[in-house]
Amino acid sequence: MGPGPFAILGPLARFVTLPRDHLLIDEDAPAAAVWIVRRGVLRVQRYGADGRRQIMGLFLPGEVTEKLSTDRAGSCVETATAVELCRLDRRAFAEVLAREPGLRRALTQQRLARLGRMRWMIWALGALRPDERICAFLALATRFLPVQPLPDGTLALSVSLPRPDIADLLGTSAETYSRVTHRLQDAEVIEILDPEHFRIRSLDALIRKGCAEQAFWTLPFPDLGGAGMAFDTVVQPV
Amino acid sequence: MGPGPFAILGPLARFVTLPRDHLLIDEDAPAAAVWIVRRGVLRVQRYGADGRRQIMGLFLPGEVTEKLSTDRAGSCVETATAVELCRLDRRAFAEVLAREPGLRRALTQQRLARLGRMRWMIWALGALRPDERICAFLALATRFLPVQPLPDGTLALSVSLPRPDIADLLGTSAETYSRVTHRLQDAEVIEILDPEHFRIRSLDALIRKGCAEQAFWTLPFPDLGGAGMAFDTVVQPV
DNA sequence: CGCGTACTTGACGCTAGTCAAGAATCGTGG
DNA sequence: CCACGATTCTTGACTAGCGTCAAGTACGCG
Repeated sequence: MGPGPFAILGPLARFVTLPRDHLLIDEDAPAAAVWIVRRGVLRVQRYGADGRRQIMGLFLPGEVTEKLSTDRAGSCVETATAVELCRLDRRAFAEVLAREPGLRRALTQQRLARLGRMRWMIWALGALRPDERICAFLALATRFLPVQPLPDGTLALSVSLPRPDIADLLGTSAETYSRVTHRLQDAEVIEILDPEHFRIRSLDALIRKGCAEQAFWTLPFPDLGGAGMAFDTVVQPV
Repeated sequence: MGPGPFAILGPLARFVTLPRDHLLIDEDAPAAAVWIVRRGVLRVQRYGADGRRQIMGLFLPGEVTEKLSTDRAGSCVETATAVELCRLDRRAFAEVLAREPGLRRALTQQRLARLGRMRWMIWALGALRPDERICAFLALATRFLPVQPLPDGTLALSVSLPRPDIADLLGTSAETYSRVTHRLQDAEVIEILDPEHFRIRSLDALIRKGCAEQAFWTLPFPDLGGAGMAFDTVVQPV
């Protein structure tokens, strides 16, 4: 994250690392703690009436977990990747919040950002087909997941979310995600370095296919303070 | 409509009857007139980027045409059935509106109702499959289209909208609508008296299949003041 | 009585989900 | 250091749903 508005929480914070698929905030518990994401991704999920899991949104690095009032009951927050978090007592957080107008402002900003993304998801779910949603997701991912410019000018994108999570986020299946990415590779739009890493050969094509012109430029995402950090071990040797 | 809040407009009103598929309010003209629906149905439509028509909502008997600010540009209002309307000069309407708080209240009520229905449509379009949407539509239609109780206790429903309009409203095709209604007849949920008239044998089954429990009871529709009037010529002889 | 319109029905193809069987990768223990 | 198992991703086969096209059928109107 670098020194952002949350740096002031330093003395109060307790740092934690957790593996993925770890339950953070339960369905209906009022959540005794507040978590700040430093690294990795959290997912907000619930199970639909048909037993199918829906991922309703993500918490990205720099963001603070919060139950929005728009989240219907029955949703919980889990880690979607290995994460590095910062735990704050709910009460302590509320106190700092009351003292620091800058923090309150930043938090409001975040809420707005999450609502914006949620609105886009709802639209995309209704208006786009699965393959288009996947294209849009990859395009937008360059704005909120770690990227690294490659020597040839193209972009390396690190999608560390597991397949089933991406599928449930986009309302499709892991198989379809796999098929579509490989089809995109055949069309020379992307290149699959390994299951989690793609070289984006034509961001434009992704944006076009995903009808994401608008969204790409206007959707609010947290700053990628430590952009590229996920590449330390993986893409460097390329 | 019977004597509702709009009766006071009597002296200003000019009554008109129009055939169906008649353009009432053009895409971007500021609309010099306001129309009150007395009988029949108007449709708000626009053409999507792919050339496919979408019907975004209906104006039902008792309602006043208005461009909601949420209607994106490019939408127009046409008659979906033969209609009986009441035309009012925009200016005259505005003046009466300013004088009559009751009218303003009624209008606000209507806007709320239309927004509610639109929200439901958006949800249904995203969450339900075509056949489920058709079931929900038939169930809800008993709340806003002419119905008549039959001697045996079941309900006769008059759906005077043409097939393509229903299809474009529900985001499906006329063929699918036809197939689904006939399938419902085989399942003894409804009985098709003629293409526009159905006997509802199990409203419950329709509501269940359309996941419309909630919507059926809470969605706001205008009062069916003249319920049954469309049956004068058709169902009476049964 | 014939024509036009609206609805129905059948045939066909595409999309995408599900199931199941491979392939690749990683971590663990011998 | 290698082998084994567990996990994750990929791939193929199959199927349901639904849209489209086209050919029928019914009905009303001149």
